[in-house]
Formats: sequence, structure tokens, C-alpha cells
Amino acid sequence: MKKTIYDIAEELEVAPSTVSKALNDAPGISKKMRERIKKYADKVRYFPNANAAKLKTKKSFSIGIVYSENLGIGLEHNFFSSILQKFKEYVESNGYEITFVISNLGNRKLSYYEFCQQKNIKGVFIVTSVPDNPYLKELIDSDVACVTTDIYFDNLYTVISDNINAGQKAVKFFYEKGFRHIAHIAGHHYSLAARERQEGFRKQMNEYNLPIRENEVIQANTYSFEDGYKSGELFLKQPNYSKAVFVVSDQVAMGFIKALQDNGVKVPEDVSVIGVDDLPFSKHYCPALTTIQQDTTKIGLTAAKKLIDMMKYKEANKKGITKIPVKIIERDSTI
Amino acid sequence: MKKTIYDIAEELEVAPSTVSKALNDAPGISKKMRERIKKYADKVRYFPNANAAKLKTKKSFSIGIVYSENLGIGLEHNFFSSILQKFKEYVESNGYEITFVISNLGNRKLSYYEFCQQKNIKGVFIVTSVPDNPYLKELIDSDVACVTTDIYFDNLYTVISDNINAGQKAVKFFYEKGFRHIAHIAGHHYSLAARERQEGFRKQMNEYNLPIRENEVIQANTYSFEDGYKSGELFLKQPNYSKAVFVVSDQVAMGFIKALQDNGVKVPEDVSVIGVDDLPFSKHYCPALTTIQQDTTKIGLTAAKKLIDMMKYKEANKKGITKIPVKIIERDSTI
DNA sequence: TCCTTTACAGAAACCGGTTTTTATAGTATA
DNA sequence: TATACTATAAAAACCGGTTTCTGTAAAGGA
Repeated sequence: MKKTIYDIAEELEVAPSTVSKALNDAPGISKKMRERIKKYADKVRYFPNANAAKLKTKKSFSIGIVYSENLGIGLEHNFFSSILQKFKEYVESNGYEITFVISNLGNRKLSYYEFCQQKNIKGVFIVTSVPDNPYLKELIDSDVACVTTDIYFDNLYTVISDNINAGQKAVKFFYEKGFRHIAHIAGHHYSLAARERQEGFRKQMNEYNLPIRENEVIQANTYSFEDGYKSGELFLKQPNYSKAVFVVSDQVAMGFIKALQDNGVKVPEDVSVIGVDDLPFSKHYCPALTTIQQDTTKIGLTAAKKLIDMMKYKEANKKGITKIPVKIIERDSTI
Repeated sequence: MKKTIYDIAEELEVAPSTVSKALNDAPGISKKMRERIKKYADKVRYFPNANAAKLKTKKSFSIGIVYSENLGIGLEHNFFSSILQKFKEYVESNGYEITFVISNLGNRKLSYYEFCQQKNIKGVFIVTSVPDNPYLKELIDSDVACVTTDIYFDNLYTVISDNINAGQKAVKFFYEKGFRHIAHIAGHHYSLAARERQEGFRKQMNEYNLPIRENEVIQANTYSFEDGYKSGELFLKQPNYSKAVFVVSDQVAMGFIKALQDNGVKVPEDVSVIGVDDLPFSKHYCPALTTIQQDTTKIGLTAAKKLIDMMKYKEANKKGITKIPVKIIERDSTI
């Protein structure tokens, strides 16, 4: 049977409170007593009942993950899962555990905030590209520390790739290769990242005084291969299309390239394509994708550190933004 | 401030125990009283403190995930993460939540079993391909219900693809296309799935009385693209190599194919290749991969159902195996 | 009509910790 | 030496539920 603090106390012939204080390094205990108790507790591999402790202290070492699955991709989404993986590693190595914040627990419906209240969760990492959940606002406005990625909210700390710079870097890259006409396959406007990438694209085009052909700014409705393919077909219909294309993401870029290939247009010989992400698979695509790499390791780590700070030191600023630099990975989809 | 059961009791001028009984549908309460209390609790959005409840009842709606990250891939591993995703969806829709079982919590080292003890976790899903963790055995031998995938243990319930059949299906597929020489890129022997796929391969070859050229059973050390590439180079060195190759996984198959392509050997014109998995990217590879699809949805769901059963009904058999059927997806890497 | 059940609600104990309060030494101060 | 202070350990209260025990009024049976 599992030992309680009372067992320890009895076996050592001391008071339960003494045991508690000894194990928690609380004051009011002699060094000798503390060591005796610690040694014994170690020997019998005593572990405190977390529920009892949390009931009293209202503290918990849990960090919530709000992982929206609106698109049905969830953990299979490579970009998010790799951020989450790094996040998880960091917080776990700091003694926290992660819990998915869900909206039905033990057959009762509850909001994200209520879930956190119930579990004494003081900090959450919001990982979603679709900020349309009604529960989200309630959570953000509460006293729960929140960090997010890929979306902005007022009063919320965001860790995100420098997407504007991503757009700029893509244009710069093409410009330096001598291209003067550059097309853009954009993402849906509900995606912040997509909007910013387009913004960066436009900014840098203007900087270089390059004309933007609006018919060559084509919007892909989702981040999918299929919508990339469609955008490729649409692109080919444009008269005298550009020879350089900046695509909002690698996944879309792959579909886009496939459409070109299926229509006899060669990449990179006829058209150069650059994507964004650097998914594990991007380097194995044919052609291997030139892309603007998102640093998922750094995003996950930064988010984790920030969140733990916010939870530890109440005074840490609860809003703001950290932009994670991106870099170009040149491969074979560009000349 | 969050309401407690005492607040409710006071406001309704009844005893706390009465409130508890009413909300839990426990006997000994009149219908009228029960409804009055429930209605009021609903109105003020009362939610019980989970820690207090768990402290007393020792029940929890947590399911542990032992997610081994020895290879540093963790959640980014597509096959596992997609199983996990389905598992998660199912258990969550049944009112459970998932918790990652970790070995340091709040700065204390503890074994998987101790973690579960502490958190009152009664069931875990073990997702790992490398069963070398010393903590694992302790957990499996304990009273915690365990379900796993992709590894076998005595006294443990396993949900796994029918890998032997996968090997057989691959050989059959080639045989029916007229191939009589079939090579196999095998996985490392520590992987159960890899061993079984090879077993199926050999079994079916024997069935057809086809000779197995042992020099064409090449072992890839890991499931990586890179090792696939290496095995491709090695394969090409074999004199008069076969025109049909069954590769242990899609990832390895992609590397394998790349090696052939880089050496001027065309797939499928010169060599037909079939993999196993059907990763999200497999259909986008060039050539699109013919593969034996693992049904991750069914694996995840089956594991979830089984585990919940085991937790609910103690008598449910704790060991056994469910083999999930696989099916061939024919694409462009085979003639 | 009187006694025994039964139904229901309240009181109290309990889960296993933590924290506050109290008691008792031993030590310092006057 | 008497008193005040400190350090330490025990006792008790508490966190917020659940469960058991108790008491009482109404219903049922003789």
C-alpha cells in the first residue's frame, strides 16, 4: 500500500506536520530531524499524494495546452506538433507536466477557463491557427497566464516567426538572383502568418520598386497540398506568368509544384518556387524545396520559457511579442 | 471567487452532504431536492474541485501516455502522433483527459509507476518503438492497465498492424504483377514491426516457392530517409538486382528511391518499390508511393476502447493482441 | 392506535497533505 | 535567579469534496 505522511510520522515517531515541513524544506525544523526524515522517506520511496497537496496549496505543476483541432489535424500537423514537442521537453525538464485543456471532462461540459480553474492550471500554451473559439477569449481575459503562437490577441503574449521578414527574404532572394517579376501564392486572410507573409512580400516589392501583378497574387484557401495544386492550375492560366513564385507554405508549394509539373512546366528550370516552413519532408521532395525555415525549436522553447516566467513572477509582462528569426534554406526548387 | 459546495449549501440552506449527493445522483435525496440543487448549481456554474474529489474517491479521469522519446522525434513522428491523435479524440469524447507520464515532476525524479500512483492514473497507453526503458517493466507488472502499440510484452495488451500480412500482401502484389524476384529492405531487428514484415515477406515467398536472395535482404538501421538512401546504394551494387522491392517503411522507401534515381535508375520503370505506412506525404512523393497502409485511426481507436474497458471492468482480459488489417494503396512507384 | 420501517436530510468523519497555532524545551537577558 | 526570547516539535485547523452515521418525520403493518 502507498505510504502516507502519517505512516512516515508514525514509523519515525514524529508528528505529520514535522514530516511535511522536513520534506518541503520549510523552516522550523532542526537540521538533524530534517535529514533523518528525508533519508527515511527516500528509503521507503515515499511520494506525496499530489491531489492532497494541490487541494491545500492550490498550486499545481500543470501547464495547459489548448490545442485546437478544428481542422481535424491536431497532433498530426507537423509544424505545431514540432513546436509542441520542444515546448513539452522544456517544461518537463523544469518539473512541469502538460495537460490538454478539453471541454468535456467526466461527462460534463466546461469551458477552457473552467477546466483550468478546476485543475488549478495557472498557465496555458495556446496552439491554434484558428482563433475563432468562443472559449478562448474568456480564458485570455482571465488570470491564467497565456502564451500563444501564430495568432495575435490583445493582452496576450505571442511567440511567432518573423513572417513579414519571411516575405521580404523571399523577395530579396529572388531579386538577387535577377528576377524582377515575382508572383505570390497567399494563404487565407484569417491566418495571421499568411497575412504577414503577404505584407512582407508587398513591402519588399515596393522597396525594390517592382510592380505587383495582382492577378498573380493568388489565394490558397487552406494550407493543404490540394489547394496548392489548385493555385498552381490557376497560376498557369495567367498570361505570361512570372518565373519566380513565393508560396505561403511548403505544403502548398508542393501542391503548386505538382500542378506545374503535371502541366509540363519544370521546376526550377521554367519556374522557381520558394516555400515557407521547412517541414521534415521538404528536403526530400522532388525537387527539394527551397524554403524559408521556421525555427520550431526556438518557438517552442521561447514560449515555454516565457510562460514559466509569467507563472513564476506575476509581474512579468503578460503581453508582447517575440519574433523568431527565419532563414532561407536553398535547395533545388529555385535556380 | 470560485464557489464551493459549502457556498451552495449555505445559499440554499441545506447541508453540504446533501448538495454532494444531489449532484452525484447518489441515493437518499428526494427528487424535488435533487432538482432544486442541480438547477441552482447549474445557474451559478458550480464546478467541483477535482483535487478534493480525487483525494477522497481516489478516482481520476486521467489516462497516461508513455511516449518514449529516445530517438528525439517524439510528437513529430508521424505514425505515432496520428495514432495518438485518434486515441486522444476518443478518450476525450468519453470524458477522460490525457497526461504525459514523465519521470521528473516538480524537481523530483520518479518512475513511471510512481507517477501513476501519485496521480491515481489507472490506465496508460504506451507508445514507443523502443521498449528498453527500465521503468517500463515495473509499470507493466503493476496494477495499472496498459495498452501498447508496436511492441509486445508478456501480460500486455497490444494493438498493432498485421505486419506479417503486410509482408505477405507486398509479395502477393508483386507476384500477381508477374515479378518472380523480389528484394526486401528490412528494418532493424529490434523493431517488432520490422521483424514481422520480414517474416511475412519470407512466408509468402516460400508459399510461392520463390527463392529469397539473401544478398537482397538488406537491413536499414533506422526508419530514416538517410538509411533508406544507403540501402538503395547498397542494393544497386548487387549483381542483377531484382526489379521489385518491398521496403520496410515509406520513409525508408523514399530514401531508397532517391538513391536509385540519383544513380539513373527509374522508379517504377526499372524497379518497382512498395513501402509500408502511407504517411501523409507518401501520396505526394514523386513517384507517389505504392504502399501498405497502416490504419492509424483504427489503431488509436481500438487502443482507446480497449484501455477504457480494462479500466472500467477489472475482469477484462489484460493481455492479448488485436491485429489491425492493412491494405495496399497502389500508386505510381510500382508498374 | 401503537410499533416498525422507510425516506430523507443533517452532522460528522474522512481523504492526505499543508499551514497555523500552541506547547515546551533550551538559551539569552536583566 | 527570575524573566523574556528562540528554536523546535506537536497539535489542531484547514483545503473541498465524499461517504458514513444519526436523527426525525412520514408511511406501512399489525
